[in-house]
Amino acid sequence: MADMTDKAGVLERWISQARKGYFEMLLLARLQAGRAYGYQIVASLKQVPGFENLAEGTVYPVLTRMRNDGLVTAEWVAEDSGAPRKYYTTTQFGAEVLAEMKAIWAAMSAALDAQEVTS
Amino acid sequence: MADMTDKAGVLERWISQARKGYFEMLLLARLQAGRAYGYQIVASLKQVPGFENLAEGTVYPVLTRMRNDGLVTAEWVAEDSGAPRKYYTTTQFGAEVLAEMKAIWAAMSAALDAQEVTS
DNA sequence: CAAGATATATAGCAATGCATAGTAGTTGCT
DNA sequence: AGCAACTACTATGCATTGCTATATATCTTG
Repeated sequence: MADMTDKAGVLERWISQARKGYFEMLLLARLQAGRAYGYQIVASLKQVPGFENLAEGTVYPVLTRMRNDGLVTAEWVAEDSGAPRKYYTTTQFGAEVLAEMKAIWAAMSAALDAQEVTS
Repeated sequence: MADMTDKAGVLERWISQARKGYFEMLLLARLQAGRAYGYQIVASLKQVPGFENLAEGTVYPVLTRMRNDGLVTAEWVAEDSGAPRKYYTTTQFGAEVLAEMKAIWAAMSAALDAQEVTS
């Protein structure tokens, strides 16, 4: 429960909300930069500020949903050494959706700045 | 139910998620630009792209929560004409929190762009 | 006075996502 | 053989949001 001046508490709750939506876009952007497998994605995105504690249980359901939506495809790849890995790749459709997401995100940022001036 | 290539459907669901968190920040930014009352805020934010259908039932609960968190204060003001209005103003604490929200938002945007390069 | 615009507020609902935690299998090292 | 690290995935529960609908009251206008 957030105290009246518990900045960390207020921000923490806000971040957990702000992450929604953003995370899917971030994940899509990560795959757009090059195919990757689940475990690698988790390790990679853990380095993004605010995602230090990213769990696999968060990533896999999103990957499944994105595959159902046709944003990405998955493909098993047998490696020279180690267990086979499931690589995810963005589809053409996924690339288009990502572009629109980014445009909307940019519009949101612009609307935010616009408030400052509009007295 | 989103079809495999139903771009509008996919984006719509994404936007409804991306709005979370963003809306609170937008509202705080609006009040930071100058005090306002609920009905006015609704009319004002309806002009922001993506919020054309913003409802009062969405705004008032958020204002109440923000007041409970100490981000804003509310004050009844008797008008020369018309019913009295309840004006909301950001507190010092609210201004600090808004600044941090914006910083986090900017960091998120930066992390998004960073993905493109990191192959 | 009646109708409509203005203004604030709450209750209930549907949808969603995230985190925790656990399952299961493989590979490599000692 | 045994253990740690790697890899993929699922289930459940919690918390939250935003919308719809509703209630209430005042003011303005015809």
